[in-house]
Amino acid sequence: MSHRPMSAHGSHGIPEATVARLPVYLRALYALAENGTATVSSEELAVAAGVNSAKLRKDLSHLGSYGTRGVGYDVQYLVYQVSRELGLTQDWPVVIVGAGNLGRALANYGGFASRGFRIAALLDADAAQVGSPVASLSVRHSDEMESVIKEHRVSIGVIATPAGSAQGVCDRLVAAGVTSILNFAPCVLSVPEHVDVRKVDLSIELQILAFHAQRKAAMGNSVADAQVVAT
Amino acid sequence: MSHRPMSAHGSHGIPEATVARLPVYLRALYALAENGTATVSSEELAVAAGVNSAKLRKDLSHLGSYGTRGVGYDVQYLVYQVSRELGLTQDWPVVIVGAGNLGRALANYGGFASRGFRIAALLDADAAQVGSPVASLSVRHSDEMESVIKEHRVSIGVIATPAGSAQGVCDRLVAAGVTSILNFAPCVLSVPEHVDVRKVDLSIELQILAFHAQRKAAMGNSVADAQVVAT
DNA sequence: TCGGCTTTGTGCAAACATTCACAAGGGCGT
DNA sequence: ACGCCCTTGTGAATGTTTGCACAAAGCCGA
Repeated sequence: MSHRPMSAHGSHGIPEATVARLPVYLRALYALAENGTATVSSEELAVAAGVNSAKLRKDLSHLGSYGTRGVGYDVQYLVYQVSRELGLTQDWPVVIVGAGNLGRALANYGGFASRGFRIAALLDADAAQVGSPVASLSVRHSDEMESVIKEHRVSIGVIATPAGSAQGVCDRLVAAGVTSILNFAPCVLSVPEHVDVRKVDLSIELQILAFHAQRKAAMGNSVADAQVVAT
Repeated sequence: MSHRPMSAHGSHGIPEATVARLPVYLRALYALAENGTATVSSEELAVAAGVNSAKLRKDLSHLGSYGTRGVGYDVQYLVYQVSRELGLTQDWPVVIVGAGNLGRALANYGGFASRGFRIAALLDADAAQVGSPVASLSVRHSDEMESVIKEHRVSIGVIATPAGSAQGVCDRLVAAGVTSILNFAPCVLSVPEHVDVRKVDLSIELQILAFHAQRKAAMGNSVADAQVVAT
């Protein structure tokens, strides 16, 4: 979301669009691996990941030449290569700020801890929430943010607070050393140059769907004029 | 996510990238309106929305010429125009399937109902969940999916189930007439041509952040070798 | 009424992304 | 050892998105 200059200079420099798809491939690969599949072609993997096979091959080619012509890709090996590229071979401690419905849902989300991410703490500013158990941890007070971040060397923060508190929380996270932020609060965060922010916004997704739904409805009406408007 | 041919054919056909930003502009506009601001320049609005001002102007120009040169945009008027374009002047009933942590968090999310979206029902396959109160409604059994969708003319469905059940739920939603789906389950859904799917995936977002975090860490080490590693 | 100030709307070029189509290359059966 | 078949990796063509830079246009004060 916040862009470093990037450019495709020789060795490194994987396109952003590719990076965004690697986790999808990784998930499909895990499913294949559990399935016992040893080898997969770009076509099969592409179908599993819901993309075009040429795109998949080009994406993977950015990581190196890990396929075998006439055969396909070794599932295990590719899992390792993609994981490594994404930085998932190391452990990433994460703090979640905000223990409301969303924060709790996130803490309980299994796929979270499963691959490289570990919740260092679930924080909330509300003293009434502090101590209440969520998943295998208990909510701690926001005052401990700085010490938790320092102690666990946390570099990723998740903001699940109301929009009003988000910028304040963000500033404290950044000041304490966090350089990557996942923001669930419905607002724009302003951060220094070196900090990455990604935003997840339910309401925006719904509005995009509404746009397309409206267009579909409009087409239906002008062509057939029925159903949607009818009583 | 699932693409209709699109293309920029004359009259209609707003670029997908633009559609994805309109909700962001809309939010910024609401904030300005509550603030009492009557008029806003592209530069100010761009800052509030976190984008480049030329991009914002081009985006808005797709809706029509609603600005006044030398002055800017009338906030109220622009709110209306953007809302209309997004289809938010009408009411969109939504069903949420899955009353786990995430489904409940979604049902409780205020910004949900606030702008045009209304939760027609919160469904769960687990009989033990049925009847438990969430927000201002109570959980109903998945068996009622078809009847709820028909009765309320629901065209948008939200899937907040485990990955294993998602495709099945999706198929039932589509069969019952839903044509837009927001999928929180970590899996790829396959749907007929005419159905739109958008995916929100926490784990993928974290993995993308990890990729950038790793790159930053690698650069820091090779250039200055300090701080991040230091005690 | 006129000229200057400000801000929109947009032509254009560069950057980025997707897709096609095929040559290069590896395995396998004979 | 050879040749066939299959699939990768990638050049080139196409489509989309971004951002600059500026002409067109409305407002205001003199």
